[in-house]
Amino acid sequence: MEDAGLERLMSLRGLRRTPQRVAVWNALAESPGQTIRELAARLQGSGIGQATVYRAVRALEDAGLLLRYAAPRGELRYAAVLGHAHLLVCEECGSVRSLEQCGLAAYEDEVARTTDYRISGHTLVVYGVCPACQEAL
Amino acid sequence: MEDAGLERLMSLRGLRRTPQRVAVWNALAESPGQTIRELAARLQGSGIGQATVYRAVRALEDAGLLLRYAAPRGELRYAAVLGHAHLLVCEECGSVRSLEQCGLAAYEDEVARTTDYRISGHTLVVYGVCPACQEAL
DNA sequence: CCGTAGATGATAAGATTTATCACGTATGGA
DNA sequence: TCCATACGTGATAAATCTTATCATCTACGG
Repeated sequence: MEDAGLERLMSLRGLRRTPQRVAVWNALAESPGQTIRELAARLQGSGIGQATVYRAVRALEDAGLLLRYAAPRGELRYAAVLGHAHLLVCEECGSVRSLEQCGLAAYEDEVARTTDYRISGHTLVVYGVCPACQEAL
Repeated sequence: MEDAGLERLMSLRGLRRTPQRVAVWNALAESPGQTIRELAARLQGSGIGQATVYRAVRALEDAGLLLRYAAPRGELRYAAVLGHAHLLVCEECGSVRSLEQCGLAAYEDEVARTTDYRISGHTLVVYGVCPACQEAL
């Protein structure tokens, strides 16, 4: 697993590498696109308290190790990432995968030029229908 | 105001143009980047019930007339839009403006080609520091 | 191997969101 | 224009979700 990268990034950001935080990240790496309460329910079986899940998600997200996005039905969902990434969400089955490629540097430059903002980053979520769901339709 | 466009789009999507929904949209057009409870508090003075605010936001968003995005601190915030737009959020003062230009068609094509997803849309939020806050720093 | 700052678990407290239901009204057709 | 009705609203209760508290535990640097 890429735990090596995770561990390095956690210490880089000053986060203690606790079993609970690793479990939260792993759960979101295996099943991206969960809500916090789904995560909490799933991890309670491992003896992890729900308050800890909330805190771990907050900490990991602040460290840039989780991506949060606004899903349909007004939900906040999360996915594990190791660096900058975009999300590709299937509107039919709800599955999520991350896109490593990021072609937005030029766009950011253009925005910076036209708005005089100092750009620090962005979040992109692309919606569509995955191949499997296209077949099923 | 662009209520003409709003009214047209509401009927196009099968939404009744009630004063409450118009008030919600107008409040988010005047002050983009509010949470639902901020909206509800603000509109309660106009005699609009909080349940109605929740319902109106949901309806307007489903109709594509509001943009929802995941703000720092785990909050869901909203901004009024009339068509497709991106958001530019200032991380210092929290102000939000919309970007009309969208240079992501080529990127969507590339994602569609490499993933075999049928792409239907995207949400982009750009973070940075606005000119006023840059001065203040 | 120790000391300590920081993390966890359990539960209580607080806040947010939804459900319910009687009443009101926007909208299409006569 | 006026009516009928399907849809929306307001008030409040109920359900959910999130955070705070505090005693205990532990990851990590020395």
